[in-house]
Amino acid sequence: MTESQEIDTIIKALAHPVRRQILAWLKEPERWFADQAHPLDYGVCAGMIDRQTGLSQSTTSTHLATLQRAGLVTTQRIGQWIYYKRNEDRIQAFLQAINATL
Amino acid sequence: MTESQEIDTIIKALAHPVRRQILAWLKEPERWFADQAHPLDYGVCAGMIDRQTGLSQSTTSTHLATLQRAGLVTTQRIGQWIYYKRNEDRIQAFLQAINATL
DNA sequence: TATATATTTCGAAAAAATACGATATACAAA
DNA sequence: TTTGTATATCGTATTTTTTCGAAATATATA
Repeated sequence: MTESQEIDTIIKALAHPVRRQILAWLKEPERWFADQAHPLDYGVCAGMIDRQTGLSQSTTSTHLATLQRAGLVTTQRIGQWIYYKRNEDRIQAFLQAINATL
Repeated sequence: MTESQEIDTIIKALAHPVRRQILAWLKEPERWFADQAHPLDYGVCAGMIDRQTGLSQSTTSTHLATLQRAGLVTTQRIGQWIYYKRNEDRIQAFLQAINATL
């Protein structure tokens, strides 16, 4: 994927309020997901995010997949759970790119 | 419109390659629209942009309207022409906002 | 092994965005 | 006033995105 295609994928991923909201929540997991039964160091598990969005489980999963395809989040499976984290490096790289090109 | 709605409108406007391309062209009007019959200080007139995109006149006009609604470009009518310019202040403000929130 | 939980993937419906040609509007010039 | 040029808007078809419930997959536990 060329850089301009990557930017396209990222901007499209950001072009939905729910996905931006998820990224914002993941900036402060302890604030938004304090009741998670597992350590927040792992990330936030998909089910917690479902409940926060209020959308159906499958819809939220689709949004998470979009964020992941764009590289904006990383995942880690532990047992039956899949933990999501922001990919700060990638987010910073995107911000640099858009600052430079826009 | 709240700030977060404005960001939403702007990101959606940026979420199409043709619209980002138009903004890029407008950064260097003398390079991309050197053959415009009118002074480039006015901006670039819609017809020149049509020709550059290769899309139909009406489709390009719709893209320009989207950019304008987002505040990313300003327009100025002179006679029968409508000239488009980047709105640098607004673009910078958006970059600041997204750097701070993303 | 059977059952339960967490998550993704599938199939389909609904909503939003894109694109086009045709028409309308605005202005200029004959 | 008529004609021509530039641009926006309308009506509509197509494509893409969003959303959901149901089914599939993966793991854990009884």
